[in-house]
Amino acid sequence: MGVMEDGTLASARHTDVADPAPGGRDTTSCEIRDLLDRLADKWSLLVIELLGTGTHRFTELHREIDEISQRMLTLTLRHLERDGLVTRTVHPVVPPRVDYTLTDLGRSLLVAIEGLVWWTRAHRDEIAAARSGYDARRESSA
Amino acid sequence: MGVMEDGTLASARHTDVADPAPGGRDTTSCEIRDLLDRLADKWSLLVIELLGTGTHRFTELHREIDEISQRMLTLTLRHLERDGLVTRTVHPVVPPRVDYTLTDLGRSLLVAIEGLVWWTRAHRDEIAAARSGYDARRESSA
DNA sequence: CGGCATCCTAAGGGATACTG
DNA sequence: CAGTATCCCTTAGGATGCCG
Repeated sequence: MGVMEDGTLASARHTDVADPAPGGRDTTSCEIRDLLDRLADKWSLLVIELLGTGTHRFTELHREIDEISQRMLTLTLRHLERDGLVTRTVHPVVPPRVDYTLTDLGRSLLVAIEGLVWWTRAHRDEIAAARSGYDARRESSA
Repeated sequence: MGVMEDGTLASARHTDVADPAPGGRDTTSCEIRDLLDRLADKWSLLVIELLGTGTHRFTELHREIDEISQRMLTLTLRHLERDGLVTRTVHPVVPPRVDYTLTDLGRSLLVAIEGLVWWTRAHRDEIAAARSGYDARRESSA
């Protein structure tokens, strides 16, 4: 979100001046919205996680994710670059070589993300169980 | 994303048996995908965060988010319920009263999420700066 | 190699109306 | 009150082709 199809970048489409009722809770909502708008797309976290390993060039990332389309990889990287999470370095050689690295900011985010990854890993089974339980209950009342 | 329009629930549409090259990294990718598929939609995190405060009934949640449509709130709650993150309690009274609460699993997730919220809060300014910097650079080369 | 630009579809999600 | 059902539009994002 933020990167437009035409290549321009939306600065602030959904009014940043929201929060008509300034209460602690509303502020948090706003922060979460920001967060989601930044990372809740299909690929950002994946790319960040990969770059956590170190510098990668475009094609490497593309190979390592490979379900991603070239277009979306580009878009995602631009997005992350804009937010100051990754650095894009173009080497003036032929054939061109472009490296992507996490910035300090990006690395700090990675730490927070790892928490969630850890959680997922730890509770994967519980979730699977909850799901099949739910589905079973639904099916029986069909 | 899991919840279909017709009310049924997709059990496993994007093949869960992926990971053709079993390496530590691919597994992580898979976990992140799971994670994203679960809460990277527009509202889940927001609802979880709200329920972190305690039990809420449907209308309360609707009022507190209020940009959300009734439809999406329902869908989101069903989704979270299915994953075992929230409990839905129907009180047999008229007018009906339905309470939503975080399960233990949900609360444990909340902790992980808070880490991200904290990160967002802490780095909000840096991101804003990075953005305007990026946009400015773009504009100057127009 | 590392991209844009274009086209096009499928999914997400809002608005509205109806119901127990 | 707490939903469901329907309609419809907007967006994400895949496929493909061209370019420095």
